[in-house]
This record gives sequence, C-alpha cells and structure tokens, in this order.
Amino acid sequence: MYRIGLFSKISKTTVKTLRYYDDIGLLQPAYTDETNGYRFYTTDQLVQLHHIVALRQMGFSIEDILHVKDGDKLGQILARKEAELEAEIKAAADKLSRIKNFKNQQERGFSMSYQAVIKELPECIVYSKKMRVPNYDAYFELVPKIGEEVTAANPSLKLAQPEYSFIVYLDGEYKEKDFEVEFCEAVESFGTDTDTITFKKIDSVQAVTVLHKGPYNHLGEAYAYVFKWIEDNGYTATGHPRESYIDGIWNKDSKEDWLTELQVPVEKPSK
Amino acid sequence: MYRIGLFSKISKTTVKTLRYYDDIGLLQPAYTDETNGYRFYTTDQLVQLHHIVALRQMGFSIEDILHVKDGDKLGQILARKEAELEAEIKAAADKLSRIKNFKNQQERGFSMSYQAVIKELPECIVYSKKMRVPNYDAYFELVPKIGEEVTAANPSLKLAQPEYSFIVYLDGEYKEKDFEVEFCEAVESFGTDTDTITFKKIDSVQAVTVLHKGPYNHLGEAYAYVFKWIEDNGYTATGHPRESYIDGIWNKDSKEDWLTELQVPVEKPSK
DNA sequence: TGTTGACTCTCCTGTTAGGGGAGAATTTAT
DNA sequence: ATAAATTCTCCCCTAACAGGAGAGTCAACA
Repeated sequence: MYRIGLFSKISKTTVKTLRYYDDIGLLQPAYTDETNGYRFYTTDQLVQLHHIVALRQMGFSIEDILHVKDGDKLGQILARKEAELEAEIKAAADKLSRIKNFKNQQERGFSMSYQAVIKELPECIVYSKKMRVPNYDAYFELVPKIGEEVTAANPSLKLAQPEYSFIVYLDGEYKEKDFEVEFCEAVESFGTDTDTITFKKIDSVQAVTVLHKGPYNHLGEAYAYVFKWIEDNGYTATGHPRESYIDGIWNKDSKEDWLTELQVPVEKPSK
Repeated sequence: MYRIGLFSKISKTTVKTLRYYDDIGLLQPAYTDETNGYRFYTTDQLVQLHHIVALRQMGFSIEDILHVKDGDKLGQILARKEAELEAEIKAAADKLSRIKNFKNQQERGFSMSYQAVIKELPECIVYSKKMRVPNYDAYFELVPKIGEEVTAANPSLKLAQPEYSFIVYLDGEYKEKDFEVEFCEAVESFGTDTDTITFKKIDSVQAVTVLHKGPYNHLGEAYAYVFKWIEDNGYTATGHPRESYIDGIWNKDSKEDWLTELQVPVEKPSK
C-alpha cells in the first residue's frame, strides 16, 4: 500500500492528477482511510493507471476512457478517434499552409491589404437577371431599374436583411469591360418571375472571401490575390466568383471608401 | 451603423463572439449607446474583424492577435506559431500511429495485456554491479548479497524512495540464460565504491515502458512487443533496456502476481 | 395607445484536464 | 515535544466562447 506521494513517483503521475481521477471515478485508490481521507494505492492501481495513460497518450479524452472501461464498443471509439485525429492533422496543415503563405507575402513586401477568410455563405433566395454590360458604371446605372422592374411585378417584396446583392461573373476569364454577368439580390421570399428576372434559391456554400477597399478598377488585384491564394493553399474553386457590394456610390462619396467583398466558392479536395 | 445582430450576419460572426471581443478589447464597436448599452458597428469594424478572423484561421490565439495589433514583432510570432503547428502535427501523427497500432492488435486478436506508455524516467543515483548470471533465479539470489556488500562499505546509505532497482542487459541480443547484466539500485546519495560496486548518476531519459505481470520466463513476449512497438511507431531505442522490479518474490508468493516494468530508452527521430 | 414579438443588454454557469495555492489536519523524524 | 513533511479539502484559474436567465428596449401592428 502506497500513499499518494509515493505512488505518484512510482507511476510518474502528479498527485493532482491522481486526486482528480479519484474524484471523477476514473481510478479509485484501493483503500481510503475514513478518518483522515488518506488515499492508499496498490500495484493493481498501477496497472490500471498504466492502461489509462496509454489511452490518454493515444489522444482519448477521459470521457472516452470511462466508456472504454465500461466495455462499450471499443471499435467505434477507436474509429471515431482515428477520424478526429486525421481531421486535426488536416486542420493544422491548413493553418500551417496559410501561415507560410502569409510569411511569404510579408517577406516579399506585398501590401498587407488582402486577407483571405473562409466562410460559409448561408443559403438565400434571390431574384436574378443576366445581362451583358460594358463596364461597372453602366452596371450600377442598371441596378435601380432592375429594382423597379421586380417591384412592379411584386409590390410587397422585401429585401433580405442584411442586404446582399452581388454580381456573378459568367465569363470564363477575367474581363474589365463588356462582361456577361448575373445580377442577384437577396430577398425574403419567392416572388413571380418577369420576362428577364427569375427567382431562385441559392444553396449555402463555403467560400474564400477577400475585402477590397477602393474603386472597382483595382478589383483585378483582389482577383489575382484570391486565385493565387486558392492555389497556394490547396483549395479548388467550385463556382463562379461573386462580388458583394457593401459600401459604394449609394452611401459613400469618395471612391476610396467603397468596400466590396469578393467571394469565391471553394472546396478542399480530400487529398 | 449596424446593430449587433445585423453586423453578426454581415460578418458571419456570432453575437456572442462580438460581445466577447468587445469585452476583451479586441474589437470595440464604433459607438456604444450609453443609456441602453447597445453596440453599433460600421464597415470599419468589418474590415478589422476580417483581419482578425484571418489571423484566427491561421491558428493564432487572441492574445497573439492583440500583440499583432500593437505592432509587436510580427515575424517572431509567425515563426513561433509555425513551429507550434509543426509540433502539433507531429503530436497528432504520433497519436494516430499509436491508435492504428492498437487497432491492428485488436483485430489480430492479440491479448490486450501489453500497453506501451512513454515516460520521462527521472535522473537518479545508483550503485551498480556488473556480472554474468546463468538465469533469473541465480540473479535474485545474488541481489541480497550485493545489498550486504554495499551496506558494509556504506553503513548509513539509504535506498531511494520509491525503491527502484533494475537490471540493464548488456548483451546485444536477447538471451534467456547466461547473460551479462548490470544490476542497479537507486539510492539517496553517493557512497564509496567497493571492488565490484560503483556509484554513478544516471541521467533522466525518455523511455517507452510496458508492464509485465507474471513470471519472468514470459518476459520475452514483453520484449518482443515493445521492440515491435518502437519500430511501428517510428521511435528508435537509444539505450539498454531496463527491467524494473515492482512486485516479486520478496512480497508476492504466487509468480502470477509478480509485476515488472520493462523500460527502453527511446527518442523520436526528427523525421 | 397598448401589445406583441424581436432584439439587446448584463450576469452566471459550463466546457478540458487538471495546476496553483491557502489553510488545516495528520504523520513522520529528530 | 517540536519541527518538517505529507496529505487533506476547498476555491480559483485556464481559452474562447456557448447557453440560458431575467430584464430592458425597439419597431410594428391592431
């Protein structure tokens, strides 16, 4: 019979841990003195503790180990933990990739202005119109008219909160002029289509996003950045890029204050 | 100016997180109403938050991000985090390796009796004697005599607590009979050497350990297990194996109750 | 004007696996 | 008998929020 201090040295486990394991019922001492509360351990507990430590070193939580002790389906727990660890490795590798990418940027003295963030874009209902526009200015002149057209057909239609309108680029390549685009604006519910305007639901999707501050004629840099980022970090684009307008001509006088979020749907291939 | 709910939707960040970031001073709203405490955000905060989220997705703690905001040596923080992530990946890969090893064992119906645990064996002072013995029985008959010899030369010598005596196998190969061994027993302090007994300090070392229950003639299985484990999990042995006797003939009548810890010093090669 | 319902606030607790420390009681050594 | 070592319980702390209680606030609708 060993007292806790000696047992902790034999087992290379701290006294705190031993008391904790006693409290939660993971490893009870062979005997506890009722008058003074002293814990006494034997080599039986040493064997049990060895097993516990082995499982802990495999990464199992104490919760899991309690289940294992109850003889619960060990195979399932093993498989689950295996999957968890693989996911953990992937997540860490992903972070590492991003950091290396970032360091590279720093070293090469690039402006820190762009930062990629991965988000889940929630599903939404939009009305949309496809069109060909010569440039951004023409596009923003058209937008109010689209609004009027859809309101004429759907007087009680309400815009979604927060407002979310974006352009989807349908051209396979990047263009600064004369591009085929689909304008989308999120609304609260479906309405009736018109000749040129259709309602549809857009599924939620994972996307890498970048904020662009300033006028639209520099958006090309944001595109360049984000597509390079996608490649460097092992993602693949899975949909058309969207430009979501946050601040613009409608609320900011200076073009330098305009704010646009570039969103590119992506996935991480399993390997 | 957006209220917190709307801003949380725009930024895809929970309200809880926004309030938390406010509390800890990581991201304060542009304006807080003094009478009702309502927080109001602008697109300025959106840009800041985007940057924060980007850093969080690289794995940085909030503490780190606060330092980054203060313009602290970013390079150092990046390098440190990089190293941390690499260590994290290694640790997870190590756990994964152990789990796969364990699963394999399970599937092949091996007895679960052996479990490998990695420990740091603390440094200690021992007296030691090298000898050649024909078998275990002869060895255990010799041990008391060694004790007498050392006590004769060092009457006030005390054994270390917990008692720690072990054999180091000096033969390059595994043998069941007629082996060259070094007997070591941990003591509290150095004493004076005799003809055959020398004192020395043993440095602390990392070792993989396995508990063996039962008589010594089955220790071979434990050896087989532990060396296979070392290989399977990418470690390398860096020293002679030790057998540490926990329960034995001196306190347990039945050989089935004997308990021995096999300790093999190891390192994990960097690659 | 009153009344929902939606929104927001602060405050409290819980999460993992123990670590650190206080203060009291007990045991061991001198 | 006294001092030192050991052990006990109890309480607070971690990181980054999540969940929920209870109260106050705001906008819309009848």
